[in-house]
Amino acid sequence: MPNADLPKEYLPHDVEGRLYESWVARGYFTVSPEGDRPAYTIVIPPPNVTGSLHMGHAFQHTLMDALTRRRRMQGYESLWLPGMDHAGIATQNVVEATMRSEGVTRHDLGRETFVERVWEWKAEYGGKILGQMRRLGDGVDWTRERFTMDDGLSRAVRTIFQRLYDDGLIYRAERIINWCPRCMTALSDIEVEHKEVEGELVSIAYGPLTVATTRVETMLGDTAVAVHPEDDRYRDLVGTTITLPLVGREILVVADEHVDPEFGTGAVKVTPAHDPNDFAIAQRHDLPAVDILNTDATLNDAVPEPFRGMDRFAARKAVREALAAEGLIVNERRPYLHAVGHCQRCSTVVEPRLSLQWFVKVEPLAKAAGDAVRDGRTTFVPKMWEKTYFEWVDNMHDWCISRQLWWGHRIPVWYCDHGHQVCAVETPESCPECGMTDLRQDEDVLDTWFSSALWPFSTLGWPDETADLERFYPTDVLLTGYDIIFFWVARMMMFGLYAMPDVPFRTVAITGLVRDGQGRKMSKSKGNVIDPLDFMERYGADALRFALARGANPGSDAAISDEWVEGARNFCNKLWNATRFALLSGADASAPLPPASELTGPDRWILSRLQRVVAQVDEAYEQYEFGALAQALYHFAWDELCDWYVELAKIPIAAGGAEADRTRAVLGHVFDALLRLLHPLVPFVTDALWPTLTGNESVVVAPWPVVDESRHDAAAETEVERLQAVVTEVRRFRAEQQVKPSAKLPAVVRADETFTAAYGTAIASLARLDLVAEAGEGWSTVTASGVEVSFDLSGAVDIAAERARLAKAIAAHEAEAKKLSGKLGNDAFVGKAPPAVVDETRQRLADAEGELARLRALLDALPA
RNA sequence: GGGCGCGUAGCUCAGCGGAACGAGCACUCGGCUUACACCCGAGCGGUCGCAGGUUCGAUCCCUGCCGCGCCCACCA
Repeated sequence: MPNADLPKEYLPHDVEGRLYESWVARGYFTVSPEGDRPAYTIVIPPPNVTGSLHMGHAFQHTLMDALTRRRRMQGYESLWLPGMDHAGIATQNVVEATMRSEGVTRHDLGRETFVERVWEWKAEYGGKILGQMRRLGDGVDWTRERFTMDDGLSRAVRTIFQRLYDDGLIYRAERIINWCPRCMTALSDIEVEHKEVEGELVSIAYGPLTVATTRVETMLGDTAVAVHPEDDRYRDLVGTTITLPLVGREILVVADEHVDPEFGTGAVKVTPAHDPNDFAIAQRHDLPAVDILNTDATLNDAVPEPFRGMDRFAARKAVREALAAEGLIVNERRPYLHAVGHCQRCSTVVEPRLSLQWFVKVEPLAKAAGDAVRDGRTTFVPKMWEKTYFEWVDNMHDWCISRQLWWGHRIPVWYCDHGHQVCAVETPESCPECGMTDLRQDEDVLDTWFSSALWPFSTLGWPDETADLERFYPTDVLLTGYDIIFFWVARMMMFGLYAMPDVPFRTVAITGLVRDGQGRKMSKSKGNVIDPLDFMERYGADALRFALARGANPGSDAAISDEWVEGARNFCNKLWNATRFALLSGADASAPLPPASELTGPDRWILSRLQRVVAQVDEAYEQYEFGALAQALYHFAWDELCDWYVELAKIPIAAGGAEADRTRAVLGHVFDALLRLLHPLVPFVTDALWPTLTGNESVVVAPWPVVDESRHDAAAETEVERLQAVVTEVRRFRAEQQVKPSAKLPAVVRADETFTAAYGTAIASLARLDLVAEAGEGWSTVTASGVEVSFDLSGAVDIAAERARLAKAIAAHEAEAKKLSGKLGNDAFVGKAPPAVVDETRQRLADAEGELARLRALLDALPA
């Protein structure tokens, strides 16, 4: 017999840690490539080593955990693979910052020592989030934990690099790239955030021409002025030179299609080393490029005194003043709102800068990545996000992958003194071209996202042909935020399709952001960031998980607040106590479920409802409608099971006998199923209860409920709905008449005989009535769904209140009837609407009229 | 400059061509009913942003406004 000795309150802290460790110890989350169960795979979006659990993680982890737990229960070999990302710039910045407080820079240490320091740092502080994941209950396979800088994953990085290199899809070139003068590295386009900034558009006289710019200092690097070839105003000037102010350099006037003659003066200054368009113009016209910046964005020796060595912003001012002094500023101060690029990691204004970097030639890869979604090999949920994905994949520029950092995967290319370069997976002994042994490896490391792009297969052992890879690739779902579609999703698609025979994942489930209770984005500056650990501390992990799941609508943002988590906590407690009641009542989950013919209406009703919920939940899981499935379960558990069935079940159980046993079996069955259905969302409470209820080891490995069609019972559902309607009606009447809730009123229930026989007692019990043989003189009557209940208020009725109640009800029904008859009087409606809709409308009108007649009679019968 | 999304009860959000079934929270009233006061019962609360159009019928489709939010962007 189950042990029913449970505390009155669910105490999360007493069970969570213990349960989690037991799950891991029993190996529930550890998968095997052997066996013939179907595989289900999700790889975790690897959090940064520097990171700690925030609400977004808690949110996504809850959903991924629910998905994998459900599949596990369904009999899949369900793998949720955990791991972390080395997060190049982010981590290097963090470690450098800690060193700065000791007054040490990375250059003081040298490359090798610095990298060692980062590893040490990682060992000590990194991966805090992994411990927090245990707290949340994440059912990940810890035996398969990965890190992007692991030996295996690093080899995967070098391997794909080499393949791309050999295929001509990776190249090294001088291009305009985004340079962060603080991080002192190149950045890819998407690592640059554009922000609207108030600048000044300065117009400068260049001899006979006027040009404009917001970055005045760049004029020091100008090597031409461009005009449109068809522009008659300047036709004569093309091919001539003008003298660059302040610098004295003679610069050419060129004609180029890129120039819009309608815009501004129609003349553009050309700074090939600091503007991508200008660089393109320079290439077309074979113009020189003059780089005017040092790596820290001070001006270099290519510029004349006094600007040499100045910071770019100081120079901006100084150059403007110098030009003004020569009377070359054409316009008055003109404020100009424009988008300026900032470093995603440190918010420093980035500079476009000509630089020798490594690039991925993106076009063929992006094409394949787009096609895989276009032809449905991978689908997005919700579909809407595919547009965003296409927009990017179809308009992508080559990807700058080299970073002037020390923390990361070093570019697997070596150079010899003869100018040869060799790309290899393992460090080469000598130059294959000249045999020289003194090779130098490229100094740069790869963009962090380069290794992340391999994650779905590098974590499974690629480039080796491992059993895991065979079994678990392609992964089933990638669940991630929309903020990361470009950085990660698209690139995994590109590399996955390049390196593997199939897409990296079949479904991309896009989640929204987690916002605060007012729907505001959480941010440190607003001070509204809520720590998930704080919620877990106060309400338990399940409460947080359930609250998050309940707010999760595909692709849209979710709000979280104390109220939500508190509500979810209450739900967990409700579950606890309801199960406790079931146990106290002797619910028997192992007893065979009696055939429907032996069961009472309420028993058949709850079993029928259960089938519907199972179906609803399954459907919602397929659509990633977590909010809907959480809601369905909440409603079933609380509003149907607890508020009605449990109350109804008390009657036969109190009576005892064979019927009591049958009800106990139903009670056991329903709670067993409910706990299993809820387990993926709230793993702790359910596993704290389920073994006690069923005598089995753990709900983690319990089978997922399946719909039993034979338990659908429309008749029982209709009957119980009638019961609910009439009970509610009586309760409402009692409340309006201010009858004491504890008072048991003598009453008579009238309906068709089978219904009264089956439900009379139950109605009386739930509505607190005392059934008597016959109604007395002057008793009040309420009706709902064709069930009449008359009861004796012994003169306690407030006639005025009753009159008001009836008048109100009559008015409501009159309005309803009028509306419906108007609709039915409309030939167009009757003629064109589907017959079922018309019939339904007729029926509603008939009902309303019947009820109206009854109410009027009651009103007339009232004493004056 | 392009693209996307949102505006439904006091709040956060469901619903998206046939009665606004709306949900949670909040609020009001009444209750220690032997699982639970982290509870039970009853109730209040919405011209579904505005204006047109399509339709027998629109919160739901179309158009245009207004107000928010997000993403992308090499027009000086």
